[in-house]
Parts: sequence; structure tokens; C-alpha cells
Amino acid sequence: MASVDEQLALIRRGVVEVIDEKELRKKLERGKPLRVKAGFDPTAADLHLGHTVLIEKLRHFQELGHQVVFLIGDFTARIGDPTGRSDIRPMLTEEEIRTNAATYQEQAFKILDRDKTEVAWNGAWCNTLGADGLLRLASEHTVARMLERDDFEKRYRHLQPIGIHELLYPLLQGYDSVELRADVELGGTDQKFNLLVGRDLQRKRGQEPQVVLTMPLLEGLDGVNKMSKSLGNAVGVTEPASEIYGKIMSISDDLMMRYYQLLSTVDFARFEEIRSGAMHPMEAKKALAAEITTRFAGAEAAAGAASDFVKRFQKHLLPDEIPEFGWTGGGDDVLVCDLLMVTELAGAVLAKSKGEARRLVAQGGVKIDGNRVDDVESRVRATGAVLVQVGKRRLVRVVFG
RNA sequence: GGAGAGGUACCCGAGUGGCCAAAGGGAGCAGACUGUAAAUCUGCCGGCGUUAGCCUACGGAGGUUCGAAUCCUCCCCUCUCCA
Repeated sequence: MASVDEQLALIRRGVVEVIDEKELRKKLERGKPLRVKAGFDPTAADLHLGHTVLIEKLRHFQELGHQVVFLIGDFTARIGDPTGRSDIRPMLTEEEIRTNAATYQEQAFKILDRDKTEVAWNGAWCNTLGADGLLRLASEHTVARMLERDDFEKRYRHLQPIGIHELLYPLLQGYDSVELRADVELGGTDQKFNLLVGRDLQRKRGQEPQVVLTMPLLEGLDGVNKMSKSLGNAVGVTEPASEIYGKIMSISDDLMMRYYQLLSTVDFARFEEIRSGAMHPMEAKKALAAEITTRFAGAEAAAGAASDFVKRFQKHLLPDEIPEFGWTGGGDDVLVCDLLMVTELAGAVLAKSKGEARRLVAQGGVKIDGNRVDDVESRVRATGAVLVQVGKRRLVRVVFG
């Protein structure tokens, strides 16, 4: 095992706050592997890059020989973490949670070593806690302290509803640490309150309080809000290579530096080179996109996505693979607007409605076989196949017959 | 239990009988400019329809009216204060 100082150096990288660093040092000095916990509520179908910031940090601990506990919040997912929420979120069904949890696990092991990771489900103890246990838990905290929490306080002040079950969330998360005898818990900065409740509860139950490590929140593609699927600014780890690559290429330069900081493994010298502008921002972005795409989709797919990107957006050529859709509408010639509706059922939506289709054409956003079409009345001969392009990214080959 | 305030499109939010498919902002989409960047500018932004127009929509259900997001009744939901 590495020396305590070496360990601390790696552990501290990218971390916002360590509570408390002296305690962490003391724990490390004992020379025993620490139990390091991070919890994930399976509220969405997939993990996205935001989650991976924490998982990467877990991996650091794993590399240092500590015991990583990947906690699936199957029970807490039913409440929904109130963090950052301005409204009550609907409770998920057990079914949804189970499926989500399964994919979370699979995806986490793209980063973590499966054999060295302990997977725990908090339903295991939450479900057997009983009203009795819940009461005891609830008695160990006060309403005033709970309402100190920023998001509760805000909602309270803005006359927004707060469900009583939501007040229970931090307690349950904290209780997980008691059950798992966690030495360290990781979370986003927005989790600080919940993480600290864990320390409190552990102390009350005679355990040494866990050290809390907060990680920065990864901004989504918009560069403003934190990455979240529901905000539509997320990059999912299971997305196709071309999507991951393309989405990263579309971020702003500022955001790129942020992603480098939180997602990349490049060393400090390289980081500085990029930050100073010695490297062209676009080249730097390509390197980042390649690194991340490789991590989740493999080197081969990443290379493909990269060359596709150059072809398509820099040389303005067509990509290797273009989705095809059969035309079933019939007729000798077809209104371009109708053509845009062809993929509606297949999911790759070009236009959601005829109105939108007409708008897109009128605004010059549509190309047929590479030629801009801006007359709403335009028609194409319904023979062979035509290439339909909407905007820069949406591309479909419509096959007649 | 009592008193009061409120629920408007993806989000915030204006509108208190016709000029309201509903101001303004944000998000989103398309175009120009680019490095598929940012910033900026332009257009669009419920559905159907070539225009006219029709349908759907201001928490829900009824009602008043030639006409309702706006008025009335009941119901549902949220918040505040008192108990």
C-alpha cells in the first residue's frame, strides 16, 4: 500500500472538500483498508458522465487498496432525493427501480473492478427497519436542523410543498452509513448535508464518524445546470460512440476545461498546455472526446466516431452509416414536408408535426440529396432513394418502393 | 377545525368577459457567422390546413353568456396564519 501522503495526494485530486482531513489521515495511518461508500439512487435508466465523476473517485480508492462499496439506493430511490429539487418528485415503482439498478451496476463496472467491489442495496435494511426503527431514526434529528438544509429552506421560503417523506431522505441516507460502517462517503457538493447527517448518526450509534468527501458537480452540455437526464443536457454512458463523441465536441471551450478537470486522466502538464491555449482548443476537445468515448464505448468505436466526425462536420462529407427508412406512403412524387414525417414511428424524428416540417423547410433547414430545399411545395420523385438532411445532425436515407 | 392566498403552454411568469393560441423571459429548433465551440444577430416555437379557417389548451366537472383563462357552483391540489 502506498504511503499515507501518496494516498492523500491521489484522494484529494479534484475534491472540493474533505471533512475532516485530519480524521482521514488518522484512518489511513491505521494501515487497514477503508470502507468507502458512494450511493446511487436508480431513478433513471442510465448513468451519465455526472455520475462517473464519483465513480472515478471510487476507483482511486480501489487502486489504493481500499474496499469500495457501491451502494444502490433502491429504497431511497422511491422517495427521490430532494436535493436541488424545487418540487416533489413522483415515486418510482419497484419494477422501474429494479431495472434501473441492474443497468447502473453494469455501467459502473466499466470503471470499477467488479471483483473488488462490494455492491449493497439499501432496501436490505430499510425494508426491515419497520415503523419502530424509523421512529428511532427520526428521533435522532430535529426539524430545525433538517430545515437548515438549503433546498428545504428555499422551498419553504418560496411556499413550495415539502413532503414529510422527503425530510426522511437525509436520515435514511445517513443510516446507510451506519449499516455499512462506512469510513468514507463520497458525494457531490450538493450532497454535503446528507453526508454530514451520516456522520451524526454514526456518532449517535457509537461509530467513528465517516469522512466526507465532496466532489464538484459536473455541468451538463448547456454549461449551466448540473448534468441531469431530465434537463436533457446529459451524456449517457451507454449512448452510441458517435453521440458521446459528438456531444462532447459541441460543448463550449470553458466547459471543456471543466470536463478535463473532472473526467479526464491527463496529467497536470498536459492540462496546463490546454488551458494556456498552446494547444488548439478544437484539438484539445477532440482528444477529450476520444478519451471519454474510448472509456465507455471502446477504442475501436471511438476511433470510428472520431473519423466520422471529421468527415461529416469538417469535410462536410457523409458519414459511413446512415439510417434508412422505407417509404410506404406511395405516389409518384412526394411532398418534401411529408418526407420529414417518415421516421416518426421509428424514433429518429426529423419533424414532430407537419407544421414543424413546413417550418423547417421554409427556414432553409432541409436538404435533399445535398441540395437545400426551401419551398414548402417542393416534391421529389419517388424512385430509388433520397438523402434527407435536417439541420446539421439529423440525416436519414429514405428508400422508396 | 377556522381565516386568507394561489393552481396559466417544457419552465418561470403577465393576463381578471370579446382585440387571447394567451405579453415577457428562459429552454428548444432552424438560419447567418464558426472550430457541429462560445458570444452575437435573424426567424420559428400546440395540432390540422396552401390562405381563410377549424380543433385542442389556462387544475377538474358543471353552469351563466351571443362570447369565459377571466363571472358563478361543486370538487381536487398547494401555500400562509390561527388552533
